[in-house]
Amino acid sequence: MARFARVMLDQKTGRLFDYEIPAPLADAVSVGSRVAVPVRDRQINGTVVELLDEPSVATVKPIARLLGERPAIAPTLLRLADWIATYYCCPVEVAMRAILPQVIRNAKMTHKTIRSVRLARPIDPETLAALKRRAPRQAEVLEALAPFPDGVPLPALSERLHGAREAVAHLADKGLVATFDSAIARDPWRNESFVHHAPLELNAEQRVAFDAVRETVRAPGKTAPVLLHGVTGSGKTEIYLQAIQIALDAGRGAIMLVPEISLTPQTVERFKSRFLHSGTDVAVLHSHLSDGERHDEWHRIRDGRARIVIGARSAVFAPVQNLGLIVVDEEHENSYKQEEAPRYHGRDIAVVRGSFEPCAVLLGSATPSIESYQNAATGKYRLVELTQRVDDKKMPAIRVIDLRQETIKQKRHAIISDKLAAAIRLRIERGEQSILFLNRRGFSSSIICPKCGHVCKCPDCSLSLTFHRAAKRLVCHLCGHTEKSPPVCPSCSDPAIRFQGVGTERVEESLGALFPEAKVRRMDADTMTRKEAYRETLHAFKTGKIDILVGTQMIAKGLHFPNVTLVGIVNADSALHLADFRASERTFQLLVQVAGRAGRGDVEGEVIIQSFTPFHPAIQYAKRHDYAGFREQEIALRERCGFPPFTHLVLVTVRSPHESVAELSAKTLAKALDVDLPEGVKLLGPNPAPLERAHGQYRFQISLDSPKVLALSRHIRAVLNATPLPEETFAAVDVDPYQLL
DNA sequence: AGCACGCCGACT
DNA sequence: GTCGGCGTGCTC
Repeated sequence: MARFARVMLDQKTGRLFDYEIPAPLADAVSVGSRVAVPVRDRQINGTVVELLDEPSVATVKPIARLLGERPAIAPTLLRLADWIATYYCCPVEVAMRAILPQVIRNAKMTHKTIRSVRLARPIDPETLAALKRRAPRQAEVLEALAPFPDGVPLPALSERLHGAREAVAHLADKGLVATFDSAIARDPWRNESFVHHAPLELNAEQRVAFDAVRETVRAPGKTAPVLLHGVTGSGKTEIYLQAIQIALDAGRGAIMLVPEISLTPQTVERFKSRFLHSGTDVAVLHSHLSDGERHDEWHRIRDGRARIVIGARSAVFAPVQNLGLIVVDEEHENSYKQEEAPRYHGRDIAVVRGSFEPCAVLLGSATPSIESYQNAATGKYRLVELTQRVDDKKMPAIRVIDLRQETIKQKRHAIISDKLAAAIRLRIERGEQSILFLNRRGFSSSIICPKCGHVCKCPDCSLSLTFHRAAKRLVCHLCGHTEKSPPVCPSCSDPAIRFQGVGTERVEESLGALFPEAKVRRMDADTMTRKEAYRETLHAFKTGKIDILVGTQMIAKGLHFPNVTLVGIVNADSALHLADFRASERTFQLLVQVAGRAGRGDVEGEVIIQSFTPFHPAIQYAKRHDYAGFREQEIALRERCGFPPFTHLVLVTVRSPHESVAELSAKTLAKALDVDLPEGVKLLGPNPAPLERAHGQYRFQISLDSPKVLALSRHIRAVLNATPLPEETFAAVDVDPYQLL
C-alpha cells in the first residue's frame, strides 16, 4: 500500500508536493482524490496525481483530510488536464480550473437537505387508539406515515395534514417517529413533466448516417470521429438522440455539447422527453446555473445518477462514468472556444477526450468548419452527409439586394430596402411573420460630428461608442463603459450629430415608421436583461402576437416557427470586413444559419440579404445554398495564404497600461522567442493589436505559426517562464485563436 | 496564489 | 532606534 501521495495544489505553484497518507485514509486515497493539505500554516485543496512509496523530500506533512469519499477526477480527465496545459500553453493548475468546477474545488457547498420523518417502530394499535382520543392529529400523522418506510419530507406532510409539524414534534418526543435530514436535488425542472417523445423513423439517408455512427459508438477507440454534415432540417438531432440510445444500451453514458445560446428550454425538453421515461436522467450544465445547482448536477453525473449530460462548452469535462459518446452539435460555432485561460476549444477537447477514454465522437453541423471538413478530407474524421430535409421541403429562395444601388435610389443610406419592405408588407397582409437579423445592437455604432469630424470614443478602448437610444447613452461594446450622450459635439459644440452604422434599435425604429400597424419586437442583449424575457418574447412570437422580430445572434439559432416565411438580413457585411481570416467563413455560416429560420412550415420561405458587397463569395455561395462551393474556394484561399487548417496559429498578446512598456515588453519577448525557434515556425511582430487599446490597456501582438503546435507551445512556455515582465504587464498565449483582435 | 523574509526611507 | 514600503522566494 502506497504511503505517500503526490498532490497538485489548486493554486498555481508551478510544481507538485508530496504528502504522507495517514493510516485511516490509506484505502480511500487514490489518484484523482481531492484532499486538503497543510501548506505552511494554512490548508489548501489539491488533487492527488500519483501514489508513491517514497517521498521526494526528507520531511513530509500528512494529508489533512479527504474531500468527498470517492476520487473526484478520473485518470482520463487528469490526463486531459495535462494535455490542455501542454497544448494550450498554460499552467496545469489553470487547466484544472476548467476540468473541476469552482464549487467542487472549494468543497464548501453541500447537498440541500430536507427534514423528513418516518415511523420509529411499527404502530402499536393500543397506542394509536389512545392517541386518537387525546391527540387525533398525531394519530393521523402516524397513519399517514405507515405506507412510507423510507419516510416523508416534512413540508409534504404539512401540506396534506394541517398541524403536522407540531404533531411530529410531539411524536418524536415520545419516540414514536424519527426525524432525519435527507439530501434533495436542486432541480430547476422539478415541477415540469415531460411527455415521452418516441424515436422517429429514420429516412433512407438518415439510416446510412446512423449506421456509420452506430458502428463508431459500438467500437470505441477503433474508429475515427464522425463529422455529420447535414443541411438545415435534415434531422441531425434525431440521429444524436438515437446514437445516445446506442451508448446507453451498451451501459455507457453520453455528453451532448450545444452552443450556450441554443441551450434553450426547448432543447433540454427534447432530451428529457426522450430519455426520462426509461429512468435515464439528463443533467444540464450551463453558465447560468447557481452554485448549488451546479454542485448537484456535477454529483448527479459523477455518481452515475445522470448518465446523459447536455451542456455548453465546459460540459465536455463532465465526470461521466464509462463515457460512450460525445456529440458536438453545431461544431462550427465559435462559442466553443473559451476566450480566457485555459483557452481551449470544446470541439477539439471532445475529440481528444474521445481518444483518451476511448469513446465515440460525433460532430454535427449544417456548415462544418473549414478545419473539421479538412480533417474529414484527410481521413482524420469520417464524413457522413445528409443532403435532404426530412420534410422534403425546398430550401428557401434567397435574394441579394445591392445596398449601393438602393442608397442611390433612396438618395440616403437605406436601412430597409424597397424590396425588403415590400416583402415584409406582403407577410403582414398574409398574416405571416418575419424575422430581421442584424448582428449589431444599439441604435448607431458611432456618432460623428459632421462639422469637425469628431467621433465619440471609449476612454479605455480604441473603439467608437455605440449610441443606445432607449438608454439615451453611449456604450462601449467592448468594456461596457457608458456615458451620457452629448447634446452637442464635445469638440466643436456643433449641435448637429450624425448617426453612423445601423443597430437593431434603429431597425426597430425604421420598421415602426414603415409599418405603423405591425407589432415589432426587438430581441437582443439589451431587451433580454430580465431572466424570463427570452421565454416571454419567444412565446409571444410563437402565438402570433408579434409580426416582425428584430434581433441579433440570439435569433439566429434553433428557433422553429412554422409561420415565419420571411427572413431579412439587414446588413450581411457587418462581420465581413474585419481583419480576420475567418470573417468570410463566419459570414457564410451565419447567413446559412439565419436563412434556415425561413419556411419551416407549409409555405415556402423567402430570404432577403442586404449587402454593400453583394458579389462577395460568402454571400453568393450562401445565396445558392452551396456549402461545397464555398468550402472549396475557402480552402484554396487558406492554402494559398498559409492560414489554418494548413498551419496552427499562436497569438501572444502583451498588455500594459503604458503604451511604451507594452511595446518594449513585446519586443523583448519577440526577440527571446526568436532564439532557438522550433523548426518550421514563423514569427511575426510585435505589432499593435487591431484593437490597440482595450480595457485601458495597450496591446501588442506577436503572431506565430507552425504546422506543429506542441513543440511551439513548449517553446513559448519555456521563454515566458524565463522572461520576467515589468509590473502590470502580462502576456496571454492563445493557441488556435478565434479572436484575432 | 499567498505569505513570510528581508533590506532601505520617514516617523516617535 | 522602530514602523513599514513591497521585491524575492518558498511552500511537501
